[in-house]
Amino acid sequence: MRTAASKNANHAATRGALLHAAADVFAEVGFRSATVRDICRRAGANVAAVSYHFGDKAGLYSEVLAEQSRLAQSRYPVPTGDDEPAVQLEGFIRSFLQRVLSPELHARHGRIMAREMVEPTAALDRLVAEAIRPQSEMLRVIVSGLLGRAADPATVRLCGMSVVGQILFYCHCRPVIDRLFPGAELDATGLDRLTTHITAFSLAGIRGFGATGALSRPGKTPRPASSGAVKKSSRT
Amino acid sequence: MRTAASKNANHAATRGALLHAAADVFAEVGFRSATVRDICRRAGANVAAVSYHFGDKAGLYSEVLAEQSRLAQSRYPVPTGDDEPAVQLEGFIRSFLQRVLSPELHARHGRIMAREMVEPTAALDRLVAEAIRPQSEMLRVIVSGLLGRAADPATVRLCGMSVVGQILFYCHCRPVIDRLFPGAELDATGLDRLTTHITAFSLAGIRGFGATGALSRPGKTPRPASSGAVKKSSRT
DNA sequence: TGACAAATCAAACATCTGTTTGAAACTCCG
DNA sequence: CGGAGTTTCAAACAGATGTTTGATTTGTCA
Repeated sequence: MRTAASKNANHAATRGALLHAAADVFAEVGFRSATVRDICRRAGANVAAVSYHFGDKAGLYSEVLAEQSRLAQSRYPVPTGDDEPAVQLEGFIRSFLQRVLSPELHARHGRIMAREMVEPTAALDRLVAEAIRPQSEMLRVIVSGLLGRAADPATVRLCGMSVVGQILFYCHCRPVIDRLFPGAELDATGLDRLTTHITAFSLAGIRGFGATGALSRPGKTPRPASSGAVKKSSRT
Repeated sequence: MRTAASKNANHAATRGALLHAAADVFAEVGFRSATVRDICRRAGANVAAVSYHFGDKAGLYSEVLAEQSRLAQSRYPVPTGDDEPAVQLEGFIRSFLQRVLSPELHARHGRIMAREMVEPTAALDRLVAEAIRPQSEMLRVIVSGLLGRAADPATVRLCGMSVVGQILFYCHCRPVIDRLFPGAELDATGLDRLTTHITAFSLAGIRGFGATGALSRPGKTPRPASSGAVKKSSRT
């Protein structure tokens, strides 16, 4: 058991190669259609390597999911700060878009997440607990700041979903979008344009809910000053 | 070929049973994971029935996709009329939500479509041409009416995607939503609440773009305030 | 070096999959 | 009735897939 020092070099090497290859394959064809033979061939490893290192195919997938989530989170973290809610919202939207659509990550992280949401595996619970719920809470705080402290929690939740829905649409429906509007690439400037649009659309949409009683001009300061702006909205 | 009268009775019976069972199975586990044995067992047919009636598994899937699309379209058609754009938008959103989320259709139509978008098969091209593109065009006209004739086509497209993204989010990310906010059912009243929210959010979002440069003053666009679709005081 | 455990490997295993086949069953009409 | 055409069926086929196995290699340390 003295392997911690040097033996692990080889161990970690093929283990890493498997994780790397598996991320590609899972992203390309999904968990069910992916074959351990394909993964091992790409990793330059033997077919039995998956069983040896991860127990079984599901164990490998679970590790890939967790690693991709951490990787995306560290690559494009949500900026934190004391900015006004509108700026925070733009930061949230930008980092989210980059995580699921930036060319370097969309091939893996974005696709894998989209598949996992549509066709959940046993690994989804862990993903929600470790990655998705914290994000959801961040967004809740931001939207809450935009709507005012007294905002109805149900309205806050609905507005948050409206924001996330706009973002994920470009990730989940990419094949359809490409067919409907061919030629609309999503490179860096495309992502920037998307960020600008979704932010503006969402700010106007959210402020529309706060503007019932007291009106709020789509100007600069989204201060929750008129906190009494929310009233008889829907109860959940 | 005298079979048109009576022989087709049996023919159509098992063919229909296969389509019915296949829709369930494809919706539950997806095209790849679905097995013709499972489908045939549920349909009370022999394993060879799929090959005989549809050529192969892919042919059956293609038929299911087309039939579900027609069925959903006829069950919840987009209301047409000369209403003002805001009312048209609400009608579009309501029928769309019902098509993909209403309990009777979500188990089949909604799930199947979500899978097809994330993991396209050869049948997607036909689906886009026959069902999705017409919808996209309808939405384009509506959004165009809200933004004004002189609106930038790119802006119209982005706003349309923002609307559709909000809708499809509840269909594509259902497993995640159920885990994040358990207990939020999507029955008839839930769908109504969703329609109200997404309509209000989108109207505010779209109109925010009209106010950016020159005021949006299209000749035919009625006054926003008079739109009955915008009331957020609607009963929940 | 030489034993010892970790890691890799080729081969096999057991199961499941879509599809085919050739015969049997059924329906109809002359 | 009887035969022709259609539909169903049990069985088999061919290939792929996840996993296991038992031997073999590799790297380390006493």
